[in-house]
Amino acid sequence: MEKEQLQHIQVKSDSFECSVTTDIAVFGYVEGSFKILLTKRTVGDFKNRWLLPGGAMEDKETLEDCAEKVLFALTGFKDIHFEQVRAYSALLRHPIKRVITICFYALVKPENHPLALKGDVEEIAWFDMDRIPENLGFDHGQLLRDAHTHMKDNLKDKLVVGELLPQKFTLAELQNLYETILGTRLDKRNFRKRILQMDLLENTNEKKIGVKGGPLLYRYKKKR
Amino acid sequence: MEKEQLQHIQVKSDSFECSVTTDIAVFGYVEGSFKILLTKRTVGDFKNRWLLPGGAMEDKETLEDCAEKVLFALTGFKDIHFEQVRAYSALLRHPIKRVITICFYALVKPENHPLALKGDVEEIAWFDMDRIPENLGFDHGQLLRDAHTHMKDNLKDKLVVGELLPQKFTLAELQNLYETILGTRLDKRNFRKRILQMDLLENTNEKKIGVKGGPLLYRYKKKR
DNA sequence: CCAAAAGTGTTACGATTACACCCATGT
DNA sequence: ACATGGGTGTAATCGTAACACTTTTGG
Repeated sequence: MEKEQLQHIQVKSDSFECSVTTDIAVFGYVEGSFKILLTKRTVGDFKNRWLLPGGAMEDKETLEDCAEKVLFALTGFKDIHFEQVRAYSALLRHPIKRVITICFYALVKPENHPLALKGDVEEIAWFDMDRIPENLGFDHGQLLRDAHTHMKDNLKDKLVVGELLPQKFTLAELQNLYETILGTRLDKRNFRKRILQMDLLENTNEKKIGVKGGPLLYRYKKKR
Repeated sequence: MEKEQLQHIQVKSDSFECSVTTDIAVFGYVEGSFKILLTKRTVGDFKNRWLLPGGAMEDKETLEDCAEKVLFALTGFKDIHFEQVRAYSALLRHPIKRVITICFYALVKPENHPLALKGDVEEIAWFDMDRIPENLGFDHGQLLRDAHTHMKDNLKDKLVVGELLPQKFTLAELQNLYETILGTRLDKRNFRKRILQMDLLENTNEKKIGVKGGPLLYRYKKKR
């Protein structure tokens, strides 16, 4: 008689409850090289493997809140822009218990965030994107690959650069960032045309001092 | 002293556990019109609102398993192709308890799947995509919009058409499907060029009978 | 005043769009 | 036989990519 539990079980209270975590691919952009933040921790099955930073979602927080919390704990930085990548739920992705994770990515400037060992973190370090350690713990190798392609796509057609640049920046700085992240060389004139056509930046009419040529500074337009 | 619970709480067992559901935007393609499957159920806060079909994830199943299970329960169809859209975790998205949901979409042919009322489903029906009821329950209006744009993107550059076509189909049938889903009219010659260039289809050298002109049948190439 | 970086326009190319007729088959 | 839908190529257009010199500023 109680065979009717197939739809809309959302409302039932006897349903299975599951640990939920977020894992974050924190990409770092350092003048010409592109990095990923990894940690090793002191406990658990993947003690000796590098991992994406991650943490459990708690009672009164959204996944985004959780990602923020984790990232703040590690880097001390707030108000970072996150993008959701996707959810992972393979049964054995965690060796001990059932855990699903939602992967996010963020873009930061490492120089702004001295790393500190906190909590059960034993080591934390930036790795060059083309020298990523093999065999990340859990399924984090997969998460990282997915986050990376997702991030590149977003960059190309949505100009999502997170907090990688100061509020006012030159087009050359922006182009540099693109080239580093995409790993390609771009034509200066075509790049400027393309970016300015998107109509997302505005000229501040200020010049950046201390650099030859006196480049103009741009900023993001206020959103309407 | 126990302040160090910020990272890698995945391994802790005292962490918060959360109800997890999947909701599925099941899009239906019926010769020239494009539909979405919605249900009303007999219980709960959103008794009188239309909802995407959804259900709770259980102990020994992945999110994908769960989506399959739910869809099977509703339509009796198996081996449908799913695509993940994203996760939703707003604190008050469910009025009674904390529930996060992962949204998927699927593409089916309604004609293959007579609808039946099962479980706590009171009504189930296909709605024309341009006559969607207002005020879906929970945040399902949002999920549906997101799933729809996601699905159109996938269609355009990945040729993801799920199980909407028979194994062997004519290019006209495929074009028809595109036009219905994207809501635009396409040029026959350009369409054929574009599709065949993708190099995902192969000619079976059979002709479809019963239709004038004797169109060739195509099928998906074996994946390499 | 010299070196370094900023800034700017035009042409060439490839990709996409528009467009019309003949052929095969079912009735 | 005729009506319906299948199948095919070319020219025009648009967006993207290639390319080099002058101007500004710091040292």
